[in-house]
Amino acid sequence: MVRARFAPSPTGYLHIGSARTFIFNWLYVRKRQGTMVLRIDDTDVDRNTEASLQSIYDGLNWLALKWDELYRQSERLELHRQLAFRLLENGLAYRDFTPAIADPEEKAHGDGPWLCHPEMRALSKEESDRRAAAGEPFVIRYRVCREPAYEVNFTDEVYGPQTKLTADIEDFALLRSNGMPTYHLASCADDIDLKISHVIRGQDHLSNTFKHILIFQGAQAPLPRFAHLPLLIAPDGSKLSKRKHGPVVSVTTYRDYGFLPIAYINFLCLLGWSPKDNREHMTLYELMNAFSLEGVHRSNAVVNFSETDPIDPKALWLNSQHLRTMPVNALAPLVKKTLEEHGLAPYGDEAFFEHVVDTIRTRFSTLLDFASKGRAYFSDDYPIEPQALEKLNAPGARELLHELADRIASRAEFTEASVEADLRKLAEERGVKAGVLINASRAALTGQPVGPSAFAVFVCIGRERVIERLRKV
RNA sequence: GGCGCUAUCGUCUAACGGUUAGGACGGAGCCCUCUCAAGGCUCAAAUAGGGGUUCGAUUCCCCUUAGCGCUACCA
Repeated sequence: MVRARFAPSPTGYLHIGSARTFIFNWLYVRKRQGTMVLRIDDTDVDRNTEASLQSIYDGLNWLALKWDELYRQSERLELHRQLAFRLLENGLAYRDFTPAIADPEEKAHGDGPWLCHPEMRALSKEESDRRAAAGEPFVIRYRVCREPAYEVNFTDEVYGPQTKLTADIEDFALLRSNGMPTYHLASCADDIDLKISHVIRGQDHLSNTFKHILIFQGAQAPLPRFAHLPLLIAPDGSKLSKRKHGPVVSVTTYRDYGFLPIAYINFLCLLGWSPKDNREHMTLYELMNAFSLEGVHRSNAVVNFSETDPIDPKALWLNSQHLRTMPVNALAPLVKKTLEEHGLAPYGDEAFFEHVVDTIRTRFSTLLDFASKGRAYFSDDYPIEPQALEKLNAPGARELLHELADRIASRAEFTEASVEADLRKLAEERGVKAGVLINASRAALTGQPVGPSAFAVFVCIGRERVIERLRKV
């Protein structure tokens, strides 16, 4: 039974790299009919916020990929502490009474690797118990094996065989002096308790995995399979950060930009993974069937945004592909919602709305386009663009449009064919090129110089409004 | 500094020792056409550098370089 988890910490918005990790976990699990666990890793009480948690839910809900079980680490602290003290009892961990170093830089850039405080490691059980009983604050550290050539091994599903000497692993903290578990402890304790079978996460945890294996071993728990994912990075090669790169790192940005969830999922999947058969535009079902850890890359992938454009052009392209190929009845509700957010509403019934959406979607690339470029299809209040005005100002154009309105009004039939017949006949009678009248019609009906075939536009605008708009110019 | 990971067109990627190094986005051009898209076709564009191994290296090994990650009582 496959059980995978996505474990975000609520210290910010939902990062696009995190979203991709969630998606990969989800695809992996769903293909195998396994269980998707969402675990909120909120053991850092100082940095967690409810707003952040909410934005993570917002992002995940937008993607519309469901999880099966939900946990919050803050509700499972007893479990984490139990493991820490069990390791302490077993002698696999020890109390360290050394005060915390305030400045992390100091330790990181100190000379030589920091491994442990030998005095603390050597403290007798009695002495350790006595000082703890006396109320002296301590942190519990893992007692990493100091045998000369002892190594930890595992095979990563993506990166292959991994080895590290314990001599290069420091005595990392398990339990903080405030009684809260560290990430390593809480994560492993929960992975064990929740019977996680596959740990699929960012490559930034690849080297942490050695520590995690030590914890699993200390707890005498079976190891899950590990798979690490290459990171998503900025065009300059640096890691994506809110501070440096702004909104491009948050999934809600893409939602607000008018992306379809499936298109964005598709885009994210193509960063660091490939189906290896040249397919790019894929449905969720196709992604699910095609996804495998073997297809995951080992090198980081650049999200190709720029100062002037926050959107990767490929993401936009994929969105336009999905926009024009997905079933109209699946797209229509999303368009309707977008219209409502802009104070617009469809004319006519559902079938008519779907016809309009189907007609105009081929030249749109985001949902927002329906409310902007497509405004005239959903409102009588639309701007006339300068280039459209030029078409209307063509000699005799207005008079012809008025006359066309009369002819359309005088006959009951209103189809692309009937309108085309009326228009071409009128053009011929007046000795003007049909194209002039066609372009003027589009300009009058939509306020735009560009758009779908003009005759299709007539039908999409609707008979009454067509007559009204043609007479108004 | 220590340890680890990575390296194919601008970007995402394919090629599990033998290909004119393929596809996609983006760019340029052509076709189609009532406009604009879409679509079709064409072009430009890459194996980081140096050593090996091999009849033959994008592919395997080593070194260099570069980037990234970990090195916190953050996750």
